[in-house]
Amino acid sequence: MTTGPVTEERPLRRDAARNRELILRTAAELFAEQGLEAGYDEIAKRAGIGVGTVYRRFPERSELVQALFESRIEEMVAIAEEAADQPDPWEGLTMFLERAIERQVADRGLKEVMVQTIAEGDHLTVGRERLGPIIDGLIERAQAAGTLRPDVEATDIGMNLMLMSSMTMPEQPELWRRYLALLLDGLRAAPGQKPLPLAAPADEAMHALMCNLHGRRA
Amino acid sequence: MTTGPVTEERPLRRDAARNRELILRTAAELFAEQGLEAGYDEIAKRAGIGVGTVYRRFPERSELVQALFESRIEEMVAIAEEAADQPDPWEGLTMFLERAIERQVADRGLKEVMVQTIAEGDHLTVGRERLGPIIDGLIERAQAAGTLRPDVEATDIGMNLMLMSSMTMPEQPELWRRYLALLLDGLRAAPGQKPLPLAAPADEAMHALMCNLHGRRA
Amino acid sequence: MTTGPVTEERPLRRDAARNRELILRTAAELFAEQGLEAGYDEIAKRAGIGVGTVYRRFPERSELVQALFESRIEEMVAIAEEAADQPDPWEGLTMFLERAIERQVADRGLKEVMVQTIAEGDHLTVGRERLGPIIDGLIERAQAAGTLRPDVEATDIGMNLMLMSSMTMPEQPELWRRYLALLLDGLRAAPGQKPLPLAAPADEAMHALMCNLHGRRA
Amino acid sequence: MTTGPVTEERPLRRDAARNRELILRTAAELFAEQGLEAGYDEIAKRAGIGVGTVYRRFPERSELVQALFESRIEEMVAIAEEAADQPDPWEGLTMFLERAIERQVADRGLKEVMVQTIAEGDHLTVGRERLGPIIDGLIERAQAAGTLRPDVEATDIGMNLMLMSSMTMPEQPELWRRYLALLLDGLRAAPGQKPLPLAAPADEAMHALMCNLHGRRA
DNA sequence: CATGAATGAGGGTTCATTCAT
DNA sequence: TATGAATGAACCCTCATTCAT
Repeated sequence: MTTGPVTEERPLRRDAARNRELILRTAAELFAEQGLEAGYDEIAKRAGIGVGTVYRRFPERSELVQALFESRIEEMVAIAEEAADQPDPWEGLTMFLERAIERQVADRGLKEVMVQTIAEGDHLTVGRERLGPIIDGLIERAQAAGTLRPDVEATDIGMNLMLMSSMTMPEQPELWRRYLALLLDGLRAAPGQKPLPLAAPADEAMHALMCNLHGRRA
Repeated sequence: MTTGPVTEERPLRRDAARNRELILRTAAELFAEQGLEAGYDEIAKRAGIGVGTVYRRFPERSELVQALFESRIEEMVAIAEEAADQPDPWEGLTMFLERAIERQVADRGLKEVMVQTIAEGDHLTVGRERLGPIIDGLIERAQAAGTLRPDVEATDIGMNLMLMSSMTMPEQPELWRRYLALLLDGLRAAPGQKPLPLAAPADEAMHALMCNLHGRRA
Repeated sequence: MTTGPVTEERPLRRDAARNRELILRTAAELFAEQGLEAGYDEIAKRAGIGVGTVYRRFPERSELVQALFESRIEEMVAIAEEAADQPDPWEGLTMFLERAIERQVADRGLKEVMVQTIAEGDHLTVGRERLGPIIDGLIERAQAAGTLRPDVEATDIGMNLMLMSSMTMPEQPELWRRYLALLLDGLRAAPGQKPLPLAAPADEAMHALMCNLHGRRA
Repeated sequence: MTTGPVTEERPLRRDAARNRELILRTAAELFAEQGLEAGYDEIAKRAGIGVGTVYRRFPERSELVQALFESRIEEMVAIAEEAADQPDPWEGLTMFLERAIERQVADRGLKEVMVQTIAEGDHLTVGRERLGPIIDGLIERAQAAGTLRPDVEATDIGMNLMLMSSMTMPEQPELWRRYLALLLDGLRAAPGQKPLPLAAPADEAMHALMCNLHGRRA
């Protein structure tokens, strides 16, 4: 698996490409442990290369993040697509949440990347543009089948996905499954259910929340 | 009102005590705005005293946090007690969650303080010891009435309380109400419900999670 | 000799003041050898203190430069005043140039400081405002006496002062005296002299030249 | 015109030679604008070749400088020769200074190249050996005619040439003419003139001075 | 031989914590 | 005891030079 489509002119030299991959792998590892704020110096040290190399390849941190994101988002998209292929709509929604949370729980970096993806309006729309419609499909199908509450929207799923991904800890790494079960029971359509209060947040409105969620400053 | 029982031998000198209160008030204010990571330097500056004084009084940040907690937990306890006085058990549980979330949403510091409180196993039992039993009571009453799922425990409520408190943003500050509604529907006992998977986390197990939740480093 | 008037509110604490002086002395020494671009790290190392201390005291390099300048400019002003007190006008002008060059030759930092002083329009006008009039006086007196060419202006003196200050080298540290003699013969009024071509540069026009002179980039 | 005699064994391969010329042309251009400190990286980029190539061809910056000098010194020599052909000795000296300064003022690189040329005692004798005698001739002729001070030597002319070449700025690019006029009046023999103090610097002694002049570090 | 990627020392700056006054 | 100055590790980033391709 090469890491995302290279949109540049000509392919990198062999050694540069090797280092690029090395940096990505190392950063992914580090980000998984420490989040996206890991320093370039540490990435370089762990990769066994010079800092300059990291800066040369990814002058802006966001480029590194995006490069990682591009390879990871594909996985998420694939998961969503597989979920959409499930014969049973509820099963599909459930499977998507489970698998997506599994990934995010295993990788703190990924979780933050997804947050940014949703958050930053500019160039990371890929996530929204590709993932969004699939999730919409999952929702509509389940609502049409009468198993999902009719007033749930894609952003509701996104927000709860993020939340659930935070429900983990070394001692009980799977704890989130307990709360996902609770959430799913809440999401399931039931007779006599009152509609949810307030409107679902707009895509755009999730930025601040996601930032808040991880205590970002500026 | 002095802020909590001083466990030291002899009482502080008058001016020291004054400074202690001043620091607490200032830190509370700052933490409400910026979270618990606000620098001692800024606390000191805003309080109009030297940094050294803050360090002398609270050599460990956790002590400051704890001291703040001690004054704030009272409010939470009061809320819980009022909730326990509600004639309807479900109403009581609902009210507790609503009011508690309202407080935490309004005060980023408080939310993180609660997180730490639950998190740090050692000396912050105050919260658990006083709040825990009341929440237990709320739960038991609602379970006895058959409105709350039978396998929900106090820590589940705590964890979800924390989560919900994160569901806010400047644009839709009350958004959490939408997700609280979802959660409550999930918490409500229903015929044919499957029991929740996995065990509820132990009090002690919540530390790492809460740390994770806000992306703390060390 | 305290280092210039402290324009701040209250005096520095004793230890801070000691360090301030230490930094100034060290920086002066270093600047004398290496010019104004010596790094804060090196100043700190040589002074035997932490870098942070240097940054605390002089967050902007220009403040450090100015602080050094303030104590040195006094010396230059004093030199000019003493020169102005000489009974013989030509003697006065000569003495000023000699002494000023002596100082600048001995201290590469001072030379660059003078350059900046002349160059930067903003807060280092002290030099121009205090030194300029005295030099004007020296010139006018010598022109009135008929010994100095009538079309020489203060900026001409400044520019040549700078030039002469560059005429030094370890092997013949006093070489500048040879070229000052040449310059003085050129400056002396003589019968049948043609007026100097072009206008003397304006104070403001000297900036770029001074920058050029020491190869500054931006 | 190949650029100077290649002291190596066998001639460069055709493409290597082409690159060599390309580098020289590019460096000359860049040095004219920015001085001799322009980075190899920028030379390479502007020339459209790799940095490595520049380093291979000119492992030492001084070699590049020397190579450039070799092509430029011819022009200076030509100027000097033309000056020596002037019927009037004083006119000749004047013309040499004017033309030489004009060149150096127009090309920051050339000025610094000349500085280094004079400065580096070892292998850049070309300049001295060819230019030196011509200047000696200019001087002797003018001294014989009684128009030039008898104690001026070639190095004095060189030093002042350098100085004058620094007297320029975007706003008044020709300002040096004002100071050259001053210098010439100083150089002119006059009755009752005192001899210049100190000895003229030896060729070898000019190194440090020239370095100083442009604030070089190592 | 040409390339440009890799290197890593070096300079700049901040800030949590300690310590002299 | 209160102060805020001092500390220095840690991070950021650049760029002159080397070296693998």
